[in-house]
Amino acid sequence: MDEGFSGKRAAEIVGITYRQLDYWARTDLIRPSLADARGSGSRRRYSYRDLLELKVIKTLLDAGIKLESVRAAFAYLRENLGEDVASVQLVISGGSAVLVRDGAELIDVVNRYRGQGVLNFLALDDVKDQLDDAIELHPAPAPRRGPRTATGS
Amino acid sequence: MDEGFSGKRAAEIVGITYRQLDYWARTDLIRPSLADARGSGSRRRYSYRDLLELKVIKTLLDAGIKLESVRAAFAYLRENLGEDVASVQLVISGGSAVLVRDGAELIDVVNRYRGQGVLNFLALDDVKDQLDDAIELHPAPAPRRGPRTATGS
DNA sequence: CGGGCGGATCACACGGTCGTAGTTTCACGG
DNA sequence: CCGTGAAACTACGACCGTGTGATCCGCCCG
Repeated sequence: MDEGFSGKRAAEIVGITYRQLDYWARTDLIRPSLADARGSGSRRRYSYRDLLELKVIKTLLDAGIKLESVRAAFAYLRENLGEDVASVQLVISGGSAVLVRDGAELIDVVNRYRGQGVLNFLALDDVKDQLDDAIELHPAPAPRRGPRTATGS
Repeated sequence: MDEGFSGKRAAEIVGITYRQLDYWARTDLIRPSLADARGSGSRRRYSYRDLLELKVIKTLLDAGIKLESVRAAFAYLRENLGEDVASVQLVISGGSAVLVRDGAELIDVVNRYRGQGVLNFLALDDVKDQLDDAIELHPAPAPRRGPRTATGS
């Protein structure tokens, strides 16, 4: 069953610590959608989509956004984000979020939000690209048997 | 000497707690430029410009940006920010920051930063306006004079 | 010169992160 | 079908940053 990604691998791919992944799962920020933990020894299974969200979260965190804020944005986002993700830009303002498609729309949003405080801007398709690269880079665990899985380097 | 603003008043005007202001001063995020504390009993004196920075910080905080990040951005900004402030947008990316003047420039920045992560936008002139309003709203302490403080109840 | 404003200090809370040791389960080989 | 070992989830404690409240203390101003 190598559907999806193990917790460990997920963490490696998106570049966070395992403890972080664990904490986020426990505190309900994001839990593995293929298989959640049900006690010690069980295995979490993250979907590709999960990884994408994880990577977005990590990116927001790296940008200095508080986890608390990320939670709020995602709560909102989960209801409004379709499958598109590509060529879309995420704009977060405080606890809410919007998706924007092109520059004109961006300017529009910026102007509409005048005086509302800070806008956070993130290009989701870039995140996707980076995630794909990272997946490539982190080999699936070799089946514990085969003499030479012959992945030819 | 009612040059500038006392710590208490500064806090009230920008809408933070006095303890926060104190904490920020002691941890070197921002200290009063007119008169710093030099031991118990002394008085801090904040300039208008200080208030502006305080307000920007508060706005960033409200937007869910980590104080740590704010520290980094300000360290950078202090060297690069002239007196302008009006009709300028502050753009923060991770630890560094840029100032942008119009929509076209904004789009430019957005494109240049593709793949660099998250951008945070803040319209500084709005902050200034809000600060000015707030100052208006918070009267200078009445010279403690007349027998009738008589502000009724 | 005396009272009060406000800075100093200390203890504590809370969220997020991390390390380590413990425990459970899964998958494989026999 | 069972034993076994590694994978990986869990528990627990520690630490750091960011405050907060209480209380002490000293300077300044009227």
